[in-house]
Amino acid sequence: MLTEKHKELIEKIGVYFELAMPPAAARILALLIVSDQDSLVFEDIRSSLNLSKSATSNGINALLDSKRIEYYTKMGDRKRYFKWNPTSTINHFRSEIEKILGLNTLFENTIQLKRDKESYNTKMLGELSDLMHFLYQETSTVYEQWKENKQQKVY
Amino acid sequence: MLTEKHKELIEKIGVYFELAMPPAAARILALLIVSDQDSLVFEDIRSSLNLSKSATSNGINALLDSKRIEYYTKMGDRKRYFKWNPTSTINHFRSEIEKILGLNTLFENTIQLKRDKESYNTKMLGELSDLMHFLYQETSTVYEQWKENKQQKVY
DNA sequence: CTTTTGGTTCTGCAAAATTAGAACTAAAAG
DNA sequence: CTTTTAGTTCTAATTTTGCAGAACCAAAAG
Repeated sequence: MLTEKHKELIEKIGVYFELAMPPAAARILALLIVSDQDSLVFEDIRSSLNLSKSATSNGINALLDSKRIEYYTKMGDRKRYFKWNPTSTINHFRSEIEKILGLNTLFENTIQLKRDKESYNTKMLGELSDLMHFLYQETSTVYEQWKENKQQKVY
Repeated sequence: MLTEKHKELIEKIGVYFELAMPPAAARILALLIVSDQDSLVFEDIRSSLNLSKSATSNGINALLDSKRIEYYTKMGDRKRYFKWNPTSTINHFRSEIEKILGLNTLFENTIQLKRDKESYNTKMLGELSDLMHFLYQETSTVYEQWKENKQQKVY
């Protein structure tokens, strides 16, 4: 059962996730993060969020595909127990940054195509591309740095 | 006039921008980035992209509002000369990272609400929140670091 | 072999987003 | 003062999304 506070948080977190996925999937993910139970089955999710079976099924499968949730099973029980995959959220940040590199390639192609290599726009494209590479370098090691940092604090 | 290569790049870059804005606006921004002319007027944009006047007007104004493009004028000429604002793209990255902080606040609220503070999910939420703060710290200075780095290279 | 459980898949609909087209407007030109 | 230019705004059509409901299916239970 969800308290009002839980529901409120699910909606607010859901709104964030809606930037990258449909509303129903966003709510499902938020529910699995906020819930006090460590895992929920199909029907728990459906009834908690008042969704149809199809919306629940499609939402769950999209989240499974993108690895943002996972499930385990119990012997002699056909149900799947869904849970949030916190590691995927970390990886998600990384893949967001990888997207930047894709755009960067297109920017570099654009520079190639520019007639006037000395124009303000062309130069700025070059600088941006440079900055984006720098950002990528810096952030690609953030996770490792953070893990080290943490170890130092603990021990 | 746009060559086939230009058109291809506009479409590809447009697809990236479509993640965050409507198709017409995305194409307009891509056009202003790719174009060999340093600025374009309303009618240039409209005809290059085969857009209606309303789509052109709405797209341009949305981009102006979000500061992703700007315009200048010429004396005795009522037309506006639109150009890409490269700095806004840099700021855009920064505001993306700021969004993370908003989500983080909600994650911290979630931890408060958790019945079992020692559960895997609760602990992972704490770690994620910690990591996101760390990421924010690191990236908030990336631009300054990069500028310094660049200066060292040049002089 | 019939029923129940735990889903998936297939329409179809409703809402939201996006665009085109036409009417409109304000400033400048003729 | 009529026309042209450089757009804006309104309305309506079109497309895209997302969801519900119902039909469907396979495995297990009765």
